[in-house]
Amino acid sequence: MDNFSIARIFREIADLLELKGDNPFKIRAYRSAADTVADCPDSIVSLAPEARAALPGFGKDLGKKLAELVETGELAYHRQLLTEFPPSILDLLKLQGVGPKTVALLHRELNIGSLDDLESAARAGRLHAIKGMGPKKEALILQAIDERRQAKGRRLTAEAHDTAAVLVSHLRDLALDAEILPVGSLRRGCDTCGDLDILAAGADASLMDSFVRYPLVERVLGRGDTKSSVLLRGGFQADLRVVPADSAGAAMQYFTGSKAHNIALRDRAMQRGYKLNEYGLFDTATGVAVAGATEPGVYEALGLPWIPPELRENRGELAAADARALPALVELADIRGDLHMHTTRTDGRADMESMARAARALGREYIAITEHSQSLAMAGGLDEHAALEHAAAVRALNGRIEGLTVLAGIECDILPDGRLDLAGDCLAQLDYVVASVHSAFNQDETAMTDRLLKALSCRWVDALGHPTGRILLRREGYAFRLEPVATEAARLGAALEINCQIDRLDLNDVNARLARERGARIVISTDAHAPAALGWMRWGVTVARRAWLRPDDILNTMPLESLRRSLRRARHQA
DNA sequence: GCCGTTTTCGGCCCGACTGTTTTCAGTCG
Repeated sequence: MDNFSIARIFREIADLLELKGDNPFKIRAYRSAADTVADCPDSIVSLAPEARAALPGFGKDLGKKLAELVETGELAYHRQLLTEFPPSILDLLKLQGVGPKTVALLHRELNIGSLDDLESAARAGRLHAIKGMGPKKEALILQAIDERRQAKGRRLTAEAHDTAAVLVSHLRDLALDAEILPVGSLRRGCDTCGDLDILAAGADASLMDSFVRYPLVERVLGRGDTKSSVLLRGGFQADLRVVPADSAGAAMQYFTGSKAHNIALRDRAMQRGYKLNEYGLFDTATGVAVAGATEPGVYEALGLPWIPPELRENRGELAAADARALPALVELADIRGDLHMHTTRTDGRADMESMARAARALGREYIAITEHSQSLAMAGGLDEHAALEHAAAVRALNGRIEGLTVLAGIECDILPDGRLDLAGDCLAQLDYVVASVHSAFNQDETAMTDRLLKALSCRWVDALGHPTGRILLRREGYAFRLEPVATEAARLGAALEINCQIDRLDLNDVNARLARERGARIVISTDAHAPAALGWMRWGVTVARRAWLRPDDILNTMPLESLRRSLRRARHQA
């Protein structure tokens, strides 16, 4: 049973308990358990029982339930709750403006148990017969069903970033003295965003009018003096919060989240006799503001250094900050090279020289051109002969672009049995080899783990490309155990990639952190197929920061000569 | 249901907006 399925069951229990109106803190315990499982980089099933029992947020009861799930693949408590409601009722909770109380009411009064039930009842005008429901609510529910049906939801962060940038710049033009910035999951650098949170500190209330009249607004979900929500064209929700200028720091902290980080921080405030909200940090006894104008000021008043937004997930950052042990995170400016990209020789859209010049313009000191290998026929992958020709062509480019060294590389397929797609004596003649899985994704966990371990055992492999194979919002990664793969990569001196393609970001934050903890080096690579995509390096760096990585953890922060020595050394060790 | 340098019991984050209310419950973040 995979972590995702275990987490889903805990989430469903939380939803069902909410419908029953159960204790909110019990519900929170199940939600937090689900998050812990989903974020756990190791397969829960493979953990020793003691390690499972030590997971944060798992006490006696949840520990027993987790053990039952691991041992039997089922949970009696979950099954029993599902007898009280039809499973399809959980879909109703995802509707905008519909929460557990409403769903429970609809089920009790009208026996509504699915989206279809709800829609026909609303269309027949049966909803506003219930006490507490009026015609407006009925209309809103119909609208929410309609929007839900159009499958709208999370966006890639890189896309959300672009949407936010235009909106923020529009608002800044209208409120020149205000501090306006995106907060929420976008500021934390999560890989996808459910909505856009924008903060305006010190802005006039009239900014709200401009916000709800923004040309790309499709529907206004709510409008107040300090908070408004709109649905942008295309179905993406944006929220604007306005606070006084002297609350700017507290509001930035509050609205950046994450929720778990904020709850933990607030707990710390409470223990010290303070109350923390979006307007400031206040002495509980006197009500006097202690901090709030700046974000570092809020953390400082709580006895902490400022914590970078990427770390605010309640994954140990508060303890590390308290111990003055936060890592000095890698920055985009630390990146010297880009070791994974394609050109028109295979499936890229620009030639070698265009890619090289674009990389140089971004400040890169070295790049590797890593074309596909033969088994990726669709992309025009190279066989041994073509790979050597490619290497010669790449090296001929050196000296033509001031300040840039071009390495001859290959992205070599890992065949289903773990062998590499090109012969060893060919790979040996290239400067850099990234090995990737592009086929047979459906192998079971053991087979895929063995496959990756076998690929690593080839002494010419310098890195594993997009190690989990996930595509954001489209497919989960293939099943395999990262822990032994990372441990073996560390032993052999091979790197694991953070692939910067905006719908991959693979490894993700949790996995990259685990890989580093197991001693593996990380390489951040764009896998660019066009010059513009070389700029996606920033998204990979964001993932690395969320993984707590420092410049020394990253292969391509090294100067070229150190990199060469490091690769060579890695090969001699193998 | 979890958790403990106040605690093995009694806490557990907090405020804004909407609709149907005549003082507030539900939802959201």
